[in-house]
Amino acid sequence: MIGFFQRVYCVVRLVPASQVATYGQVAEIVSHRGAARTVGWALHALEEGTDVPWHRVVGAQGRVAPFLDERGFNVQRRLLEKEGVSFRADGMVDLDRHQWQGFAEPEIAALRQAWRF
DNA sequence: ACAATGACATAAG
DNA sequence: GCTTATGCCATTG
Repeated sequence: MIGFFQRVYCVVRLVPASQVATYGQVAEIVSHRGAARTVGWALHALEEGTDVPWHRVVGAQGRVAPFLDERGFNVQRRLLEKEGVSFRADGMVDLDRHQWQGFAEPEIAALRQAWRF
C-alpha cells in the first residue's frame, strides 16, 4: 500500500500531454470518497522541477491555479498553452476539447490492485 | 485524540 | 461573474 500522495502523483503522470484532468477526477481514482481537496494539497507539496505534470490538473470548471511568474503570467496556463491547450475568453481551460476521459472501471481496478488499495 | 489547514466541489444568494 | 456556506479528506502539529 503506497501513500495517498504517491497515488496522486502516479495518476497525474498518466494524464496525456495536451489534456487536463480535474481534481475531482483524480480523487475518484485514488480515494474511496472524493478527496479533491487533498489532491490539491498533494500537488501543492511538489517541488520545483518535479517530473509530475501537475499543470494538467485543473478545477472542475477549468480554473487554473493563480500562481504567477516574475513577469505576471500565470504559470499553469503557460505550461498548458505550450502543450497546445486552448483557453476560453474567461481564462478557463476549454474542457470540452481537452478534458481527459479518465479510465474505465477495469483499469481503475487494476491500479488499485497494484497499490493494494 | 483534536484542531487546523488547503491549488476542491457544489449549491445558494 | 462574485461571495458564503457546507461537505469533504489526508496530513501535520
